[in-house]
Amino acid sequence: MQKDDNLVHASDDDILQTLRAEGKRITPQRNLLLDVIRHSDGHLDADQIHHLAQQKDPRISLSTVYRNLNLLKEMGLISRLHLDEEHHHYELKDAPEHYHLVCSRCGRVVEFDSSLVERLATEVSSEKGFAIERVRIDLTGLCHQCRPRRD
Amino acid sequence: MQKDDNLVHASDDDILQTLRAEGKRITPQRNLLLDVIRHSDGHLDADQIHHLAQQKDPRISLSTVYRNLNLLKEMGLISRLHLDEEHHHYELKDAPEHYHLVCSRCGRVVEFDSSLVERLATEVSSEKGFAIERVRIDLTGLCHQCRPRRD
DNA sequence: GTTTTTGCAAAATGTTTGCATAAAG
DNA sequence: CTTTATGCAAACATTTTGCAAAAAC
Repeated sequence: MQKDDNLVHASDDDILQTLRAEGKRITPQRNLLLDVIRHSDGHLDADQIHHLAQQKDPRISLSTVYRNLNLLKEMGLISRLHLDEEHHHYELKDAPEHYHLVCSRCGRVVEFDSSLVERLATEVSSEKGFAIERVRIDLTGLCHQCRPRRD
Repeated sequence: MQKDDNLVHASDDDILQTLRAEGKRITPQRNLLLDVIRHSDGHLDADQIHHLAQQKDPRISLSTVYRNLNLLKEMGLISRLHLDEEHHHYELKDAPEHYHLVCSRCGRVVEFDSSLVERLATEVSSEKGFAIERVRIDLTGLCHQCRPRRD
């Protein structure tokens, strides 16, 4: 029910605009990487992105992947996540506000949101005197299919 | 108002018990590391722990630090955190339920809790069919002192 | 043409491991 | 004595960087 097209991500065009505005160049590699990130289910790590990109351009290097992931992150267009593994995962930003629910058995990642989050941020903000900029919530548990069922 | 002694951490003795129970040995290095972790304000990374430990035992090695941090983590006595930096931070587990508020300017880490968290977990759990095991919440923002003040 | 970006190889981090020696039980 | 733990150095995994060549503008 929620297809890529419904998401409020910056469109590739928006992103290209932003790149241009900052004096950055539009290279085939950048286009390709944007394409890969956009058409993934999100939460890819650098190596996966590299592999997927290589299917279209076998010559693209891992450094180019990293450099561009960092660039996009600096520009605020993607975010870098730590989901309790050794490496990072990346996803397009400006997706609908959401947080992560990770299955500790199969690794499946589900996104969620709730109005309680905003209330929490407000509460903590006033209680601790912080001006909150970002909220990260990762819940870990067993998903429906991995839950032990008692027969 | 909240001193170390109030925290409901497993005591060092408890931990030593647990070690023994698993056939692990009580070495001076382990005692020292527990001491360092206990008397820190939490959230130390492996390198900081190593440095602090070296003040008492200059010969302790970084591998020993890592090996024991992993051991304590396996035994469920400490937890390993990613606070959006390249390395990990460690803290004693079974501390009062809490989450992290990190200042994006000075790096200060403040802990908080709120009843809203439990409500959130319950809500998401029933909505997505997950049996939630762990909740991680990291809020980032500007702390009181780093907030820009308009004069 | 000028400046940015790429690919490659090398370096830098953070963490883990093999092995001989030392220490715990 | 037997087994586990340590220190050291080497290996690993992930990410970053220097540099010359290639591509974007």
